[in-house]
Amino acid sequence: MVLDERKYMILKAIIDDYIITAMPVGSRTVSRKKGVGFSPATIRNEMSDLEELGYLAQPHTSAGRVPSDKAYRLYVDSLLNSEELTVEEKKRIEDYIARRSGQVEDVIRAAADILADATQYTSVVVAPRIQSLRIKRVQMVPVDENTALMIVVTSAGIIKDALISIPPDMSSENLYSISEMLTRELKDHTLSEVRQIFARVFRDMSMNRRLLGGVMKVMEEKLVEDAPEDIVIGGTTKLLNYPEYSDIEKAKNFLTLFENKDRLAGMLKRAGGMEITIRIGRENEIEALQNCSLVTATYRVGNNASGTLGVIGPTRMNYRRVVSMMEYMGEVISKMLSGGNE
Amino acid sequence: MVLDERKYMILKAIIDDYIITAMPVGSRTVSRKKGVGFSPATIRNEMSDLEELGYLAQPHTSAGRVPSDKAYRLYVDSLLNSEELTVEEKKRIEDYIARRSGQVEDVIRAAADILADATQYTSVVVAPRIQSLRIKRVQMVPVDENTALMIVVTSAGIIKDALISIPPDMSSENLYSISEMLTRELKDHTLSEVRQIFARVFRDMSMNRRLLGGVMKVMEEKLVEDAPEDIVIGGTTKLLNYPEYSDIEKAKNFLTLFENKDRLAGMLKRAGGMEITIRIGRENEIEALQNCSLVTATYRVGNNASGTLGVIGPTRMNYRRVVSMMEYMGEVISKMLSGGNE
DNA sequence: CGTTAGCACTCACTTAGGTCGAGTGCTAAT
DNA sequence: ATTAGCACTCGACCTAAGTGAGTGCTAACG
Repeated sequence: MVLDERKYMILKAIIDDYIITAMPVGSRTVSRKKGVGFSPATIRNEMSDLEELGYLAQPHTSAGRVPSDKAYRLYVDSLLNSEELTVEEKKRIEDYIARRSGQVEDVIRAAADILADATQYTSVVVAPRIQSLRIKRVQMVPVDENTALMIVVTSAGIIKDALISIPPDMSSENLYSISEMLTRELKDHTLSEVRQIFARVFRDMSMNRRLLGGVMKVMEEKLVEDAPEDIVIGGTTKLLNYPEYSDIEKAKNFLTLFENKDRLAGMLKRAGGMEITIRIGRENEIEALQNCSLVTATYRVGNNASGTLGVIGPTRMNYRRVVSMMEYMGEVISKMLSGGNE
Repeated sequence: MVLDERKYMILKAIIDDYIITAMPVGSRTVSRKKGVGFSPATIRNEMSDLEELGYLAQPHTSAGRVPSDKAYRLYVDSLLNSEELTVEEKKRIEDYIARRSGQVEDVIRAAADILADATQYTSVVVAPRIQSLRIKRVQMVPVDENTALMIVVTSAGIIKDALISIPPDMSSENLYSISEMLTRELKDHTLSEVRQIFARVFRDMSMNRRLLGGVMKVMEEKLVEDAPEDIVIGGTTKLLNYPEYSDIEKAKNFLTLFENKDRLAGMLKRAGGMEITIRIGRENEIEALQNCSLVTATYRVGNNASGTLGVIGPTRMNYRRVVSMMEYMGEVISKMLSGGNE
């Protein structure tokens, strides 16, 4: 069923109002809005229809109406000719992110902070999945007699380093030359190809079998398999400022969500792929988010890898602003992380 | 004024009860406790005295009494013949921490988690101050044409790495030999001595002036000066489970505290030095903590560096348990971080 | 004289009833 | 089709009364 012009306008007016006030909207309020030339009574009739259609709900009989998830969905699907950001805002974003050295972690962190700050909602940023990044260099640095630090450099910058144990008689020079060899072999391959390459190379290399075995194990565990997702959260407490979270129980539920990053990551990943995704209220699978909306965007690193940006806010969030924000952030981050060294 | 035996016993009984229930304690409740052979009336008289002395307070006339900060202070100062942990608990702590590779960051993180989990309060762990650690090795690894990753290894393990820019014509071998040179020069010196050493070495090394200048700058900025403290928080939302935080405003204040890690770090640092410190209620400088207690402990890394553990809970926290917990944790972490490679 | 029983008193908390007002749905007039 | 009018609903807010845990004081007791 398609809404006629007037119903649509009224619905929009209600949503717009509710987004700001978080209070049920009554017919009088709507009729007073400029551009609406009808009396409260007429509005009431329409509102009644809209309620029947599932776009509005009444918290109780004699209260105004509140938009339903379905209403937001409609709103979002249609009204989103995303509002442009002002030049100042764009500049601010770029500056803030560009100040980072370009190391993945830093950029991610900065992105989360600025997203939370600019939207006043909670933000989540997932680091790019690294399996499909191309290796540029492998280097092991001795730390003490039994341990070395292994660093893998990819096209997107440094991948989180890992400690591995080395045979006690291994010299620093030896380690260096093995690193060189590894770099030679693995260069330009993706991390997910490491296993096959090792299988091939291993045959010729019986001498350093133990060390190389260790290297591969670490790469597999830490880098290839779905390791604990690298995920950063900004503005955790931002949502506490909104009246829908004045209930301590809800707040607790919400905050606890962030202590289990894996679940969060899973959720975001499922949303991934699309350029922009919006999950409104019940559309979220995680219970604690069912009175929130989640907006996600994907950014790319090079040609293969990608990560996810997310903003979590009340269902009555300012979708326009958030979406345009995310679109722009996605661009900037992609440029930042792919740029220069591809 | 020293409390007589009986007053003391009654005060202790009240505190013990209040720690568990978080409700004002009445005379009847106290008199019913085993070991207390007096009628409510007698207790009342004593309680009245204790109130006059500043150890108890009444939320309102016809409520029971609540211990004051002063009472906790007395309690803490005297009753703390710290209760031993059970063998299982000790084992659990050790296991949990020992599973970590020994990299500082991991240990810190693990410590925060287990502290929060075991106490059910919020925990804070500050990484060891690194200025006074001795350098074991300096290594630069090329990342791309213009950038290298600099790694400084100290006696406590790896110190957070930093990106520095390098001249475009610098070869990988060249970088390696410079690293070797740096290691030679800086080995066994503390990070705070770097500046003088550089001043001395610089004269001889006009060729790589720019690179070395960069190295020193990074070391100074990131490693020596009071860089943004490396600090980790565990169980952020734990306190929300206690009734004293059922007020959303207080909760918000409290949680916001953790978004500014520098302030937290400052606070903890000020407490540092002592083996165990306890700040009760108003004794805390930060306003948001004035109805909390903060227990801190210091751990050592090698002979010079040290870091801080902290637990934040309601003033009615279980001091005994927390203190013994922290004492043991301090030991374990010190052993963990100093051990093996000193 | 320290201890205790007794009693009047206080005061937060709960419950019930009462008013207020924003908002509704329906009906009848325009 | 629109709107004015009106009875109705129901949460929010206020007040009053009742309840009970706890107190302080006083007088009696061993």
